[in-house]
Amino acid sequence: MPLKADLDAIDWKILRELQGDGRMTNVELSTRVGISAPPCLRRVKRLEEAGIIRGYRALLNAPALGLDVVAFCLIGLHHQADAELRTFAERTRGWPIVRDAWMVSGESDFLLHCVASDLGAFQSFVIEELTSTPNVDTVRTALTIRRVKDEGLVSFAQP
Amino acid sequence: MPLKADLDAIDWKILRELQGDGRMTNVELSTRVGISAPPCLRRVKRLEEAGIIRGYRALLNAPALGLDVVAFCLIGLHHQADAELRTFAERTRGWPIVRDAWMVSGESDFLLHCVASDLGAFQSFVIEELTSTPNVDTVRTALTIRRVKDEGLVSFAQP
DNA sequence: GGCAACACGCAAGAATCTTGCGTGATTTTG
DNA sequence: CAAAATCACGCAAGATTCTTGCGTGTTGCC
Repeated sequence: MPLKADLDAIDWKILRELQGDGRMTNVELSTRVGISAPPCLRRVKRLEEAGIIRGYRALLNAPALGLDVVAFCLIGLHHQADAELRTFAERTRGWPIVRDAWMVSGESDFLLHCVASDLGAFQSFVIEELTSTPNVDTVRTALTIRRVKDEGLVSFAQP
Repeated sequence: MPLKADLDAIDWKILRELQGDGRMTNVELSTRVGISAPPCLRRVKRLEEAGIIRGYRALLNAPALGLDVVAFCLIGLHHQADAELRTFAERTRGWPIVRDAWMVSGESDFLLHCVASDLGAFQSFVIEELTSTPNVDTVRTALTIRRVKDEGLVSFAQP
């Protein structure tokens, strides 16, 4: 199971390319990184098995699917004991509107990335679900106007 | 160019499956959605050409790559005229630490999703880059403790 | 009732994936 | 220092998948 230290320049190129286009064929990938197809495929599989590549995902166009509202919610809880943090985290998994959620430190305890069909749906989620959840203290929302940058998760100033 | 209204149940299944595993072979996908491979591939291509599938991306394991800090920054500007918003948006694209950025409404003007190798790198980004950028008024940061939910962008209570 | 439009499934050729194997380079070991 | 071991590469071939063209059945609309 290779770690960061075991990755060479070709591995980094593979990661960069697959982050840019996760459905690229292996032959295309192999020519881009400068080796032949078989060792390239072996490297990709090793990266997958090591958990460095966590998976692949299609990126969907939310507005085209009738999902016009993307928003972030910052949640502060009254009590931050471990059990209560876990309880709230579990609850986020049951809300389909919440796509990603993070436990954070700072002024808030959780940050929720939400997608809804329209403003009404988002507002009723905030009022009927979020603020009425036990132990929820503060809810601050930030409606997104537009996405300004959209790279992958990981940057590559690395070797 | 099909819109939401033109999608049937099979299209929604395709989107769900590819959001779960963007590198699935077309024959696997076709059996999962219950049609044969050729029409399935035609549907996927139509979804891509319509812009409903925006692309595919490998998901990487940031900690395994030596990127231990994931954080969000909420930025408030002094002046929010269109030109100034564009200027700041452009600037986010030049910062490798910033992976996604959104223009938002609410208490802040921008929300930045950042990934850094360690706390020091993130702190010097905040101090030397962010707060010293002209027109930046407030910077609130939220360091992530752990990811609590990680679905794709789009939910599927849809048909 | 007939016609056009559409999507499906089959089939075949092209491309890709996948595995085994031999070679050469680097590292480890005696 | 030399021999052996390890490793990753590239080639080649069989299996799988992709991709296209075509015929058929269904649906909707004259």
